Amino acid sequence: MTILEDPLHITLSIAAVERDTGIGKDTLRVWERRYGFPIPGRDANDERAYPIAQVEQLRVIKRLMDQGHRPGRVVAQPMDVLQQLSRAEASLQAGSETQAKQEHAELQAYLTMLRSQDAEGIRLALHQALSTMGLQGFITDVVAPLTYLVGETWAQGDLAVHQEHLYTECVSTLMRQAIAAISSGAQTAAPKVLLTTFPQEVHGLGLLMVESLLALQGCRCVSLGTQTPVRDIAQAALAHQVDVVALSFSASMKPNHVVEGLAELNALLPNDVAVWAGGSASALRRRQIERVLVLSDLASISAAVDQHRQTPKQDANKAALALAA
Amino acid sequence: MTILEDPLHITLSIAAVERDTGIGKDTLRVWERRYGFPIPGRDANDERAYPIAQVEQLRVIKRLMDQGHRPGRVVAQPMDVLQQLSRAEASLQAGSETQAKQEHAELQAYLTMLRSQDAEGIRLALHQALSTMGLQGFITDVVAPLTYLVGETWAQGDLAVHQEHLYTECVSTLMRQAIAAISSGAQTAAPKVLLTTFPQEVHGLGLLMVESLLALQGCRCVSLGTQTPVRDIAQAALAHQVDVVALSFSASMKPNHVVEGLAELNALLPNDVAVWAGGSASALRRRQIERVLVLSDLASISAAVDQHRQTPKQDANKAALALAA
DNA sequence: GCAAGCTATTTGTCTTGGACGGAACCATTC
DNA sequence: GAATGGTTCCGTCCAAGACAAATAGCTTGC
Repeated sequence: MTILEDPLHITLSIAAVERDTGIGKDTLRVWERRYGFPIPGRDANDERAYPIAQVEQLRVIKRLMDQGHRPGRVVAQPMDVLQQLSRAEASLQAGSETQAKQEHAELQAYLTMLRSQDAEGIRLALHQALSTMGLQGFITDVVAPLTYLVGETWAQGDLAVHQEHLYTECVSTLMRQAIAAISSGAQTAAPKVLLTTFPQEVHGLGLLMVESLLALQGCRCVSLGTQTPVRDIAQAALAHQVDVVALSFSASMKPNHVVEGLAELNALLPNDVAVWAGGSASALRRRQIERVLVLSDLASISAAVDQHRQTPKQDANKAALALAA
Repeated sequence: MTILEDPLHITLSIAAVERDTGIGKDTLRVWERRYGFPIPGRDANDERAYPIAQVEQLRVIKRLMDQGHRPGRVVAQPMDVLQQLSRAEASLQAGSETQAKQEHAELQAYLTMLRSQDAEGIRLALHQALSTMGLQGFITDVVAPLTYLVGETWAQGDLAVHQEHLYTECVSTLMRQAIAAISSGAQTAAPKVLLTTFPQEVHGLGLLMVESLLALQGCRCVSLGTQTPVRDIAQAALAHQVDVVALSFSASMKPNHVVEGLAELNALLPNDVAVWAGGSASALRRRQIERVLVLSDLASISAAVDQHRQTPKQDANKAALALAA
């Protein structure tokens, strides 16, 4: 419906597929060898030429893997099985939320506007929601679940990439304005926090949500935006003399990158700087990482701030362990 | 000075070097084979382990290549020669600007604040400049030259990555606020413009500058943020029924990607949608690309809008050719 | 002197096939 | 149910070669 009908003969090079799916060239070749999918055609130079359909399927596979499925179980599956799995995953998620029904209607209104490219309508509706609920409620009850829903809908092919980008842009703008409006209320007792993401992480909405909530708590926030090299995060933490480094990880982050990066950060930071990590990346929920305090949801941010307010300069690792319990 | 003293024994894997320098794994291996640099050590698994010093040197090399130097001439050069080339390039650029001296003092003040992590100072100074000069002058006389200067300074190692990120964040926030403040003054005669960048382009400041100036001209702007796949740019242009697609390209874009992407866009867009491309990417200055109007500087934006205002719906390619002359 | 065309070189990216470390899974035992 | 150990799985790295596209440099013609 919203997706343009591409001529079927259009194909993508292996580099283009890596760019569009996030699956590395090496991995694509080894999947072909091991699982028999994808099997691209060859162009005049005998180089792999992936049909659009296979790329779409790879997107679905990537999404399922981000949700925890293993390659051997999904890569070789035909499209209909994948869609079935995808739907099962979605309903599982929706069912676990108690007030799903009520949220559903409200959030679907935004989705409808997104589908009809009604940028002004979205901005207006979001602005009204922000004014009515206040920033805190707006973040936890609208932005967070809506962002999840948008991602889910996109993954099922019911939302185009450009519609998702439009959503991101609108919400970002709104949150930035809200943050700017409250930045003056910093309290000296609250920790000074450095916010950023790892280089592989492109999604910035999570970071803005965290920054909003921290600013509301009276924290002094310094945001470096997304994609800061780990060594520079450590450097910045020292230069700005922050108490906390807060990092955001989306589900698309490879567990490998998360763990390695946090370990490197741990080695570079002095002991009295805390590290807070949040987001839907699966790696965060595996096992405790040294010194890192995992914020499992947005609500736990205020708890972390309170804890830090009471015992400001204690050993970061002990604090993380204490709060994790 | 600002750069931490890393222990010399720390090394990076080939994947880490690709992430930090933007140079592909294949390219790194082939440079080693052809030019004898970099020559990493090997770890316990006989895999390449790059010392920090070589990675720094690769950063300098990358920057020189973005400025037009060829690999064969710079990759094998020792560090001092590279620095000499880098300085030559910088002075050449500064010398070509007539009012360099005067700007220099003003802009250096910002750099000084950046170097001392004075985020509040930067925000305040930028805000004052914006209030004093108005948005138009602020963009053309402060943001644009300062962004260039920051990039240049970073390339010479006199500014850390995190300081550059901080600059980007501050300026972005300010420009977004300014844009939000004027977004209501849209005129129906002015074109509706879709703004975004190609997937390989991560720098968003240029896009915000263009959006600011277009909004000032009364254009209705729809921004998708950075990194939109080409197919989705075309889809969005149709869905939003825009008159113009405006794209921003930084110097780090590979000419290859620019030309191929624009060609694909040309094939997907109907004839009455114009494409405007701006930024410091070298590919834009090579030769005329079909249908694409190259905006060589920020000043030419108003000319393009005026021209479009007068003859709204003519064939985009003819318009581009007419204005290029 | 300058433009245009041609050849030679340069350079990034793709190819194949193999190897291996570490993570995840599964079955067994306590 | 929790801890242990073995086995499978899977992403990434390696080597060396090939080639097309882009660029440089030379030659020719005006």
